[in-house]
Amino acid sequence: MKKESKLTLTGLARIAGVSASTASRALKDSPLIKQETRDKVQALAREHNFSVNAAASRLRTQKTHVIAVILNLMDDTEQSITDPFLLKIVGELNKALNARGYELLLSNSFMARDDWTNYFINSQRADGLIVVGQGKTSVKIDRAAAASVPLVVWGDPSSGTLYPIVGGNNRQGGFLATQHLIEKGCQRIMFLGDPDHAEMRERHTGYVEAHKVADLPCDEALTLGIDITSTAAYNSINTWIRQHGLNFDGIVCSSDMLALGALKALKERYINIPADVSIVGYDDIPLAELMHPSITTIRQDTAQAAQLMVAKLIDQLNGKPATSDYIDISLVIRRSSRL
Amino acid sequence: MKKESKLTLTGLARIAGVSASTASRALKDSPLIKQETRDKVQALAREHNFSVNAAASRLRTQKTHVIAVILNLMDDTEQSITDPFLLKIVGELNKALNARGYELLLSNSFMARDDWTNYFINSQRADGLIVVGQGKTSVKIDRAAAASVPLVVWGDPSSGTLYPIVGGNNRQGGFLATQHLIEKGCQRIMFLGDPDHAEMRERHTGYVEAHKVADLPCDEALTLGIDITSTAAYNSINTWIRQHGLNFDGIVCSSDMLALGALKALKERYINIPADVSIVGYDDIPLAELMHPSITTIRQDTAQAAQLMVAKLIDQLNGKPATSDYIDISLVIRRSSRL
DNA sequence: CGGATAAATGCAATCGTTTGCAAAAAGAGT
DNA sequence: ACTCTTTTTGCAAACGATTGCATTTATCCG
Repeated sequence: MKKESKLTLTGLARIAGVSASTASRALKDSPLIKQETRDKVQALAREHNFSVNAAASRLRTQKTHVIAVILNLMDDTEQSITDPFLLKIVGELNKALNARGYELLLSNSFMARDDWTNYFINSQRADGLIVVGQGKTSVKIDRAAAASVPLVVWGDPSSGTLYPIVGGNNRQGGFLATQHLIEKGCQRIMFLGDPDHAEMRERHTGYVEAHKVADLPCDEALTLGIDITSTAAYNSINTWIRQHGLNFDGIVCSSDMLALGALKALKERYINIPADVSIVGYDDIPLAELMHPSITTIRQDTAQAAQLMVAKLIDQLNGKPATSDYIDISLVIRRSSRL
Repeated sequence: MKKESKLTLTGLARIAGVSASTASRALKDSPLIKQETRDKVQALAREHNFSVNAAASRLRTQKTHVIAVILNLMDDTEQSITDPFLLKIVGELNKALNARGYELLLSNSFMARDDWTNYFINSQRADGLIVVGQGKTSVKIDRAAAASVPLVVWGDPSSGTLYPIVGGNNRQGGFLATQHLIEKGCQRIMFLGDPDHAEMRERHTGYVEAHKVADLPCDEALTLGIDITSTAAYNSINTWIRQHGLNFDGIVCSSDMLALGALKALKERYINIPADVSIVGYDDIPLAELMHPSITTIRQDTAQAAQLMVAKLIDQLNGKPATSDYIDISLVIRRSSRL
């Protein structure tokens, strides 16, 4: 049994007794080829473990069937790689892409420093981009969009942009979360989040609106602009209480990770949740349910999100335009806001 | 400003006034080319946003500079995609790969159903594989290794295999965790984990050994073979207590996720941790510290792991053999085991 | 200054598939 | 049997970068 150098399409064609072109067409079930021939070639391909050379195919067809997924985080910190929610989205994207015959090239925007168009598209590394997170600045995304790169972003769909954004209705989410706390009787509700992020900003707007609707004064000071990490939340709650005492009775967190940090800070001080302070998170990561108490949160349907993003991207690859869209969100009430 | 179809190497060469071959060499700083020419070509490349066509380059060089990372989970459930630890590893792998000029193709073993060699290597989609998780059966890995595919696995290095495995010393980890609890005075220590997984099995062996060393009887019944999900842990603790009452005073969990589930079950029953029951987890995911009480755990250095795996893989790509290796682990003592 | 060596560049083949178009084979109709 | 279609197949030219080898240009030295 000698080492067969590597089976190429031409080789397969030879052992099938047909030409390379016929073999190529047979493999993709082209109606140009007689059924019998197709079967024969495909059988031989399976038998000899043949599979098309992707590099050659891509070169010839000018399509890669690869989508680059970019985790668009703070450029410096790698905060988000620890956020289960974003990772969940990546996982779902992988599934959704594979289901449609695409592969996922994972990128953390280190290789492709700033010129995504160049690095991914011009170089024919990928056919399109999915950017997870709008980031604080959208300049990179804008540049890519300006170069008319097929592109979809996870973020806040209400931002008016050149490119389609998929995300929950963050304003509504913030509203629901806050309204829920108000209905539970909270009077002074804190907001934790980073106003530099479009999504968080919208959630905050919803938070303010809920106060307005309920005719409840909304103390500006209770809005804490912090990084979206659990440690930031933990620290800022601690600092706040040290400085002002416990002068709030509810917290709207713009992510579950923040809720976890806040929860820890409160529990360490033996503040009862939800009796003294009620908490609402955002995202519904698996941990939310596992905490003690379990955390009330705004669920975002990540599977739906991924499918939608992929669909919109493929539309663009086919020349159809795509628009921003909302995915479903819902309030999941758990122990952290219910006695 | 007319739409320039797409800048190719030949095009760049033309505007630089050199031949394609010279341009090619100039771009990769070949000493064959005069410094002056190199500079000129590189400058023009930057200026015109040129980047080499990866498909063509791969076809010609027979190298992709892509590594496929396969999350090797239970084929049916998608349990692991929710495990922060594995995702952390993927994130670190991405960094480590990029740092060495490789890209990461993420795969959940849906596309490449069973024939990895074929799908990734023969098709020239990737140069090598990194498999995260040994899974319950190693048949797929074995097959790939048998086909001498460059390959590294995250798992238990003590398994004698054809391919290099990187991982912590799980037996030692299990030992340390158990020893710690014994030193704290625990008498009846439960073990939570899935014996079908090589890693977990080793941890369990360490757990047994620690008992032996301390001359403490080790009740077989206290070993609960369960799926490594937090819900499984939660449920099995609940069931156990319902059936046997609280007849244990410590738990060694073979992952932090299990610890979270166990913790929740215990707290719901107002069992004091660590006074009544001490808990040790495994992995040191970020949440471990955030819990209340924070969770004592065995830390595995994921960054080191990723670098090691990548290094071993690249060695193989260069024809050098690579062997299994341990990464550092350490016991991180937190509240869940300390009064 | 001429010939020899060294440095710099260019030629042309190659990687493996795909696809428009031409050619061959098979069927149809008279 | 002999055109005329229709099916099937094969030819050959791309796709764009890389690289061994040949060729040109510059440098050196007696």
